[in-house]
Amino acid sequence: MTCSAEYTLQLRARGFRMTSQRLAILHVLRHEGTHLSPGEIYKKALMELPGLTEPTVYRTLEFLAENGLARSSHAGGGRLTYQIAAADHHHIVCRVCKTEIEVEHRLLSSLYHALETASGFKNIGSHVTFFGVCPKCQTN
Amino acid sequence: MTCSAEYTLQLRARGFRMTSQRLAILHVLRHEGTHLSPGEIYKKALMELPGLTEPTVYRTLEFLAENGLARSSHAGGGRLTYQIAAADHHHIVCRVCKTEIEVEHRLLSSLYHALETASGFKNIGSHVTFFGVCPKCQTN
DNA sequence: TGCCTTATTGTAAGTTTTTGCAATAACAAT
DNA sequence: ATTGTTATTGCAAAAACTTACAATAAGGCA
Ligand SMILES: [Mn+2]
Ligand SMILES: [Mn+2]
Ligand SMILES: [Zn+2]
Ligand SMILES: [Zn+2]
Repeated sequence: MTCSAEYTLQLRARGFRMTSQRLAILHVLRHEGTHLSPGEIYKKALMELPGLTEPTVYRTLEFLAENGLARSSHAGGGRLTYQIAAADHHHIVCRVCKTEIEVEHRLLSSLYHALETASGFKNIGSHVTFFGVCPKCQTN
Repeated sequence: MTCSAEYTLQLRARGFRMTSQRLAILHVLRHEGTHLSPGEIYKKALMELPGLTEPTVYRTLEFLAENGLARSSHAGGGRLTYQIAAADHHHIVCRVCKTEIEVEHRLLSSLYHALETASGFKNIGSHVTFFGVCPKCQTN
């Protein structure tokens, strides 16, 4: 089964519909892999699907994130970016030089458990961005 | 010494200037205590300082956050909110009902240590927003 | 006090993101 | 295949946020 058929079934199971707009955006996210801004996603998806509009891109990205097919992050500054949902991970961004690294969720999972125990919340999600000072900028 | 004089000295020490705009915004943040959007802050500060403009509010909030006098967060949805800098803390927001609780930084200090050891980054900052499902929504 | 440097602000315009609503199209049922 | 229901989209406008640059004013110094 193709991966787009997978996505379609996942949405149908929740009572949602697959559309050409959602497929085009998912295709862009899968193809790029990295975090992308809504504007970048719009430009790329527009080439696959002429007539696609910006409000649809914004709504679709939020929808995909809510339904676990995409992840959103505030990596850079205040602006949201999106990427396809894959292995659980987090980010650390250097406050000085803006370098960004990924951290596997596995490294923090026991501490997430502690957080869940202490707070009573369950199913606390990954893909958090932390800010710190990178090794290179510590020496300068 | 008044707290505004404290703020003034903190800025001067870094080569920055205290202005009526910064004082008005700091006063609003101190008075409210909670997270506020730039628009809310603008409306309140405008009453204290007629003539204040929105671009100044956005720039000032970013400036105050960079210099440790305010904290920014993405608590709600995609939008940034700000609050006065005080005790280190984090937030957990319920994905279902949007209820938000505060978590003392102390609870996460071992997570932060693990993160600093694993990544090599130092001085990783607090005030992170986690998303999960609150106790009440777990039962429903 | 009065001047000088330059950090900071206001203005005006641009860009990004959101919203309400009518038109469209997915897909379940016939 | 045709139809009906309604989730989803496009459109148009509004709201939120950013930018470039000239005007202003904070605060160091004579
Ligand atoms: Mn990521
Ligand atoms: Mn907070
Ligand atoms: Zn760095
Ligand atoms: Zn809840």
